[in-house]
Amino acid sequence: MSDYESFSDLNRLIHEPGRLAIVAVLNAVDQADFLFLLNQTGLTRGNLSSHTSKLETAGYITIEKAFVEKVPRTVYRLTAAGRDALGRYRTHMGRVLETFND
Amino acid sequence: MSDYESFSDLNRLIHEPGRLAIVAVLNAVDQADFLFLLNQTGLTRGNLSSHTSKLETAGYITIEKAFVEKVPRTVYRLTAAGRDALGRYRTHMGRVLETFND
DNA sequence: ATACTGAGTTTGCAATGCAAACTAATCTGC
DNA sequence: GCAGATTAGTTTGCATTGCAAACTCAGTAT
Repeated sequence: MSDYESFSDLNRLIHEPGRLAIVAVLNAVDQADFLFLLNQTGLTRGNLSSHTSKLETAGYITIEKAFVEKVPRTVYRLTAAGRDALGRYRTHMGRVLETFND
Repeated sequence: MSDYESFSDLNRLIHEPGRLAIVAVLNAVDQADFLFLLNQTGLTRGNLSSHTSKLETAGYITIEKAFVEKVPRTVYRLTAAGRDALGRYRTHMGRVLETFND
């Protein structure tokens, strides 16, 4: 017997597919610029921008704006809190999926 | 290398935690009434009602209103399409989680 | 000067989830 | 028989969200 009530406790900030893709990429590479995230996630620029700023507000990623040779280059990185939240989400969602195994 | 773009194709109708809980319960018991779903999912009556009607519109569940001894009893059941969609969601989400494995 | 591109951000809108208010039918005490 | 409570859901109102299109601003090319 599974605890279906716990489904509602899934971290919605991470649960959203667009943001899940972002943190997944950052989890894999540990650092990425805007264009790279754009290509990997397939999001539009607008959505990528608003999702990343939401993740930053939550403290899950850092957004570092730097100018390299006068060309702006923004670097995104997963924070410890973000990696942690992703880990918890993963185990939580893993348990959810297991309830379908029989 | 994972295909992060596919994250966005997750079936949002099922992805929503409240509805995921509903279809998970129905997948397990194959038939349930309103009160049972209410207890299992921990949703409020209002949310349960609107989520189930959204799932019905999508053809994922059937809602059968019957009166048993003059007491209304609504029976919810997963359709073949619903079971199918849940299966696909499960493998899709399973692949997503696997991308975090390294 | 003007146009163009690149890198993001802001805005406007439509859809969504949530909870509170509402409805309709039955049951209970008086 | 009817006033109030209970059960079983539905509808409504609102605040949030995700999305795409429009905008901004700096640098480059013509």
